[in-house]
Amino acid sequence: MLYTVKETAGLAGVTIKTLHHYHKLGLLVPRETSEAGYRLYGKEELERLQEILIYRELELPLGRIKELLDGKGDRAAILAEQEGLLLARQQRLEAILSTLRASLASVNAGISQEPQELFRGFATEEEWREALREQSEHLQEMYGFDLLESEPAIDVPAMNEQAAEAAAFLADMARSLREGISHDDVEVRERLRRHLQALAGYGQAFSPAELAGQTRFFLQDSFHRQMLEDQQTGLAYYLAAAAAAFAESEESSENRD
Amino acid sequence: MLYTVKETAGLAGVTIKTLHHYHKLGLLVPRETSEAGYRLYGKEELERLQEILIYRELELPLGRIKELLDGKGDRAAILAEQEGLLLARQQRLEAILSTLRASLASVNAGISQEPQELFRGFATEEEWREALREQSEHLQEMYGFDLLESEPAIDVPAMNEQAAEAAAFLADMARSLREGISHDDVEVRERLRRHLQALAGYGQAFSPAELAGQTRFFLQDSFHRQMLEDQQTGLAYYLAAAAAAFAESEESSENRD
DNA sequence: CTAAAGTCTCCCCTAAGAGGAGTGTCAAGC
DNA sequence: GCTTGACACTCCTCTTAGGGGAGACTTTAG
Repeated sequence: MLYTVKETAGLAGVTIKTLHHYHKLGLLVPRETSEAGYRLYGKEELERLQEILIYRELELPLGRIKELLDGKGDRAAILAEQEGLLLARQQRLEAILSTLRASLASVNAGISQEPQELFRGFATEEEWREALREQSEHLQEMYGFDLLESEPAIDVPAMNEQAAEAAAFLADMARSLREGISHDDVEVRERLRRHLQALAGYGQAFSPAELAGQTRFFLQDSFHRQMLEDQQTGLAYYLAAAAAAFAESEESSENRD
Repeated sequence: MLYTVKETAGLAGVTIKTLHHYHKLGLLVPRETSEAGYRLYGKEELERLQEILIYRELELPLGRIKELLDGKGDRAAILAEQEGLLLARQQRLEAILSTLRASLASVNAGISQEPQELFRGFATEEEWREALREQSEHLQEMYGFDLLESEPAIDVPAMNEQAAEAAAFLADMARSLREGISHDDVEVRERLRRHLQALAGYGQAFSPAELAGQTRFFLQDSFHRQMLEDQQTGLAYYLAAAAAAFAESEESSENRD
């Protein structure tokens, strides 16, 4: 029993183009060619195609798959190499996602990505909802926390106020830095405390340690570091140092309790 | 102060080809062109290039980056979309890595990937070491466990014996299945227990529950399922059911202690 | 016998550049 | 003024794994 390209493609769940391609590469050669030039595949070719698809799932290049199936090349070595490659990609992906999450979170917090126009806010609930929608989905997926559910009606003035608070906080910190106030000065600490209280007032309760973690991330992440540094040179580093000092002082005072 | 392509590329850490490419796309247009047709970039272009690179880090397509920088398109929406895309990729990657790891582990356990020639073993220590090297690195990275350190000299006959035991185990299970012996038959349980004891004898101590987890993975993973099914239709399912029953019986007997 | 469906080969297209050929330009040293 | 080496330009092809379509031919159903 021989199969035409359409039948073969249908059985394996690939397109006819794919069969043409594999033929050209020598990866899957038809058992027979009719006198009209039609490709005809047999049972062995179908099985080989299945094997090809398994390795393709592993994102192995077709050339490596050919090596494997033709017995040239050490299977374990090729698979291990592929694992290393994918692991590297995974780590890179994780880093990118961290950046994206923080980026979205800062959009949410109203920290403008455009230092020129610090923050304008949104005019309508729809604009806010759209800005929050995907982040909300992410939060739900990652932490089971539904942003939009807990906040069914978006209070546009309140959201704009929250964003304005974040902008004001950053402006204050930038001013402290310019004025030479030390990162562990009590004034700076009080400003951080007020920011946290403001966030808590908006329903976003963070611990000082969590704030420190966020600022540390900003430092290490070029995207956010540049955003902060665009607003005021050194702000990212100052912010991180200030938040770390604040967290440490809170921790030790907690221990004294 | 204007910069040539070489200077611009050097400052930004990209190639001249990239600058050509971005020019052609209209993503980064030189401030000026000399009468000889040389591209000359100014400070603003350098800054725009930095922004481009930041977004490129996020693996945003150049077209979307252009939209963003030209103010067409909602930044939050684009970033959120990108996050969803990358999240999906991450999940897919994780699944692929699971398959790869199990595949490497089964190579290590001597389960042949080629059902035709069940297992041949390796002739030299070098062959074994090469087969184990990358997996060892992976184990160390993931679990801090050094396979090669704990086994500094590879005992080739012993490794081949271990692999032969795995092959024999699978052959026995396939026979049980063909002979209609129930997956929770005491004979099957005893065979599983012997396999675990053999593994423990080779220094690979698994609990019945761990074995059940492995077989469950084989079931859900098309690569391994096919490998087992090639040896004997239904073997993957039988193995999973048998291991699950074994683990459950061991657990309940443990509770009776 | 005709029409529809199937198949063939050939060519161009994708994203983000890399590599190279052939040609032109710039600054320095003679 | 001339040469030389570094630098720049445009244009072409190549990479992955196929997708899309044109134009020609074959097979199948009615």
